[in-house]
Amino acid sequence: MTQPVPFITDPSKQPVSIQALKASCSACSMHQLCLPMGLEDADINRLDQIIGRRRRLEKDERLYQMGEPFRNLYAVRFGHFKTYQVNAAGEAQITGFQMAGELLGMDAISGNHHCDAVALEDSEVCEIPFTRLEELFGEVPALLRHFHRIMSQEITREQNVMLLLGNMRAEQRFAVFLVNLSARYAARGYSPNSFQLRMSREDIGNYLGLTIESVSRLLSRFKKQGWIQVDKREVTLLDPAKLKALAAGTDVCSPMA
Amino acid sequence: MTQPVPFITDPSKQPVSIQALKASCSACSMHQLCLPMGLEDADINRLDQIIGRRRRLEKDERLYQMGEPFRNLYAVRFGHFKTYQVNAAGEAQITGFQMAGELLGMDAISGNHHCDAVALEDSEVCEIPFTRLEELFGEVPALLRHFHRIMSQEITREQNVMLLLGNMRAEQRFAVFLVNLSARYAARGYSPNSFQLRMSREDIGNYLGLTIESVSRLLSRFKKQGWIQVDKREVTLLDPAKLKALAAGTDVCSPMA
DNA sequence: CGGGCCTTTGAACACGTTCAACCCATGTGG
DNA sequence: CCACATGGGTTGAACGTGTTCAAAGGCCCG
Repeated sequence: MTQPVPFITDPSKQPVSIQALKASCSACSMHQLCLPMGLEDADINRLDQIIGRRRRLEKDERLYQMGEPFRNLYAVRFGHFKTYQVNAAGEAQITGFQMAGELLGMDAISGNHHCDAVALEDSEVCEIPFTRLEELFGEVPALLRHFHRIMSQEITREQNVMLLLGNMRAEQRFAVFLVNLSARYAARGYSPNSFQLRMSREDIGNYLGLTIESVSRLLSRFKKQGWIQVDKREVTLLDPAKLKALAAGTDVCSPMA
Repeated sequence: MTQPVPFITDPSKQPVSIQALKASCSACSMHQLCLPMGLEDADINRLDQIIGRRRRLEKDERLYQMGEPFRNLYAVRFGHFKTYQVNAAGEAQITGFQMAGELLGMDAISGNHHCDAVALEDSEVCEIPFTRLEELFGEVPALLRHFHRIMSQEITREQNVMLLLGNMRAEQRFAVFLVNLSARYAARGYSPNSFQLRMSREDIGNYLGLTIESVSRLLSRFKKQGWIQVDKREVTLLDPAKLKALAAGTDVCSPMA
């Protein structure tokens, strides 16, 4: 199983000190994917100065909650999160799963949080005080530009989920889900074809607009077709090309039967 | 019928000149909702300096297209737009309907456009060159802060659509749709209970993840229940409270029958 | 070994779709 | 002026995908 590599301080540049207890972007394995992406070393250091404490969360612990005032963005260091929205009637919708290097809390900049974020496993985040980040925007234009790209990409990601929920049949939704996870693990240097589902069947179903039973049936059927291998939460993609074709909708979508 | 009021130049402050041919935020009836919201007069003027030409589009004309390089954001002056995404298989999903004072193109900041924007009727937008806007961010922090709020709200809006598409039955989706339009027209000074649907039944259905037939049946049923009045695209909400309850999910959702 | 939770599987059901016909307003050409 | 075509919308009936309800299986942890 591929666990995200733990944070390692580089002792040559970061002698044991107060600073070492905080996050260090330059030493973080995710800095090529995360907020500091593309920044010069000097600017990364300035970003390091404002990063708040790291915060550990255990499985099922909540990072923030709907209605809470907005103070920080969070960058996932390791572990996985889910974010979900709840409406007046108590119906919940998972709006995304976040992994290392991804940013949490962008929906809250308007004032307070509009969804909950919960750790799917023992995880760690970097706290990024937003007012200090705003100050830094004025001094490091590259950072601001990249921040805008990240928010923009989040908008696009959500539009893709809308496409999934509005237009795709169960089989295609599930293929999209698997292919998307695969690509994100690949971008982090993990195997694209073998990974662990960090979320429960219920979470998957909720995210995809399906019931837990449907998810279970889809897993069984994909397995029977020889497209994947499943053992509990461990998944192996046996026919990634087929799955990509299903996800793209270029391959026909057979009924659930 | 309530048509958005056309733009009126204040001749005392804006003598006929080159400047008058461009958009003027301070004179625009939407400036309390749009990008300049909350800015001081002096800062609004600075924003005015960078706004590009106004651009008129007729019904069904396209403002931008997937894949095009990103140059401008667009603020709707009057009229209505739809944005939609198309995937590899040609399936389309309308991701939103935009009206006066709303911003278009935020999904494109990452590099190029990820969806198409099309006018639903004769409309006009202000072109906002993004590189110039970025320059202004450094000088007008309030503008930057408000821009972040707008992007954040867009993320939240989309999360609400995900909730709608993932968890709600047809009746509730449709109630949410009507109540949402109602609120947005109210915020613009129009009647909250009587307005014209600027989009076709097909567009509504696509947006809500339903077929055109289902939309038609929902309209008929809501009419029969006495909740609304419908004549072609003209809609009147007769029982807004009931519709809000349906939308919130606090009221039960009867089957389509 | 027992209890609880998550998952799987089966069977009946229902919501919304699909297919089809029809309506109605508008526009066009003979 | 009427005949006809066109596109958007409505309505009906049959169908099917995914849900709901129910029961059983498997795993973890006490």
